[in-house]
Amino acid sequence: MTPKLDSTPRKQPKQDRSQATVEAILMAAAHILTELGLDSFTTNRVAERAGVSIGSLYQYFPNKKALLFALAQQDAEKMQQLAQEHLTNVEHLTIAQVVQQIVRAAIAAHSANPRLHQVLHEQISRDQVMPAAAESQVENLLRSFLEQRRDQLKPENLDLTVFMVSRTIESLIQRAILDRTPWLESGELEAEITRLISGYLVKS
Amino acid sequence: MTPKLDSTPRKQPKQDRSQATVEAILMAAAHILTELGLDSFTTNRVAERAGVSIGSLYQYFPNKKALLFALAQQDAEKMQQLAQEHLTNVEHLTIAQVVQQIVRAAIAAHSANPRLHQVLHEQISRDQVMPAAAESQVENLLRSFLEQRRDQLKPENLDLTVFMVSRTIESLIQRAILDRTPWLESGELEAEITRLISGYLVKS
DNA sequence: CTAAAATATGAATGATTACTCATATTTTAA
DNA sequence: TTAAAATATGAGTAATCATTCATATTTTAG
Repeated sequence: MTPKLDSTPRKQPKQDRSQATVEAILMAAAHILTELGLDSFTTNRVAERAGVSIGSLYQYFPNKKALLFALAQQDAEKMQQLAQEHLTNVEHLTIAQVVQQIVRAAIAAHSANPRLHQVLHEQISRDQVMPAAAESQVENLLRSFLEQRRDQLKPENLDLTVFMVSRTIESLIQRAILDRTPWLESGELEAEITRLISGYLVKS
Repeated sequence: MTPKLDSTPRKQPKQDRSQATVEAILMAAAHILTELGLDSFTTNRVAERAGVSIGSLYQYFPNKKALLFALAQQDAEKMQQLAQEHLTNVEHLTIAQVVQQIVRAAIAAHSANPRLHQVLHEQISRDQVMPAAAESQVENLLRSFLEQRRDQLKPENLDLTVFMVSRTIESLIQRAILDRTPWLESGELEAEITRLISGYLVKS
């Protein structure tokens, strides 16, 4: 008897019609979150933007939180996928080169929809119910890479290292994007983060 | 005719009595924000906790945002003060030693009331009206230190360097505190951040 | 002592919003 | 063809909350 979470989908859409409804709702939700912000994110507004009655929304999402949950899942999947792509066939590269790959991938991932990503992130840290899966998945990729190169690494504590690296990259990029710094476009940021992390990781 | 901000205090408390009221309100506000979170942060609840009528609250704060504004100002002052204390009489130290001082100060600053600090931080990035003064003040201290040691530094772009250093330290500490990692207590975090930043800054 | 100024009160207002439910329409499958 | 299942509708409900205002109490100053 697994107690179902509040945010469990209310019912599975079976027909094409309802599938389209769910997609429209999710798109509208993302749009309102990014364009109008969390304060304007009301279930009625989402339904309206989706061109769907408020009742229909509640057919598939038992409450507002479930909507955010669903968006977070989508976001996590995209992140995970991007990380995968950039972290395969990497055996022949130096650590510094791989770090550059990672930084580049992270910039790409965050550039896609930074505001949505940020809002979801804040909700995750507020709500225990949300999937921190997004990070932990990506962090697992990082961890396995670091394990493979363990002999070339300066830090001893692998968990701490994963924390330092992932958190540093994530926050620098996130902030740079939201602040619209020029260092993103110019490539300076990528270079500096790469140097910061490489110097920290590699045995001198 | 400077258009007054919404968050301008409604009236200045002149008597001791009203001074006490304002302080009680601010204390209650901080308490509710940290203990119950932003969702439970209602003006009526703050007034109740302060032992004051809702009307009195609105005598001194024209709206809810003004309350957050006032808290943010208090917080900024404390941060600024702590940074000052830890960054004086530093001329005879190496860069690595100073970085350690900074990291230690930052840990102390954030440990004081991490949740309050985080909530205010999030509001600042959401609202344009809020004082980003907190960071910029501390960043100025950092900038002037880096300027003094410019010849020993590897990075060329000072603004970018300030961004990298302040943002990295801030986010690593914030996250470590909120995640309750054991690396804080053990001192490992302080050592690792210091190494990360020092390696990045100092000419090899 | 007294009137004006400062301060405090809290019920009431109006607006917002998450969510429900009774009913209507559409699709499926037999 | 038809009944059941799936899907859609949106006015309505109840709760919450920021803010106001008319009134009451306290303090100050002359």
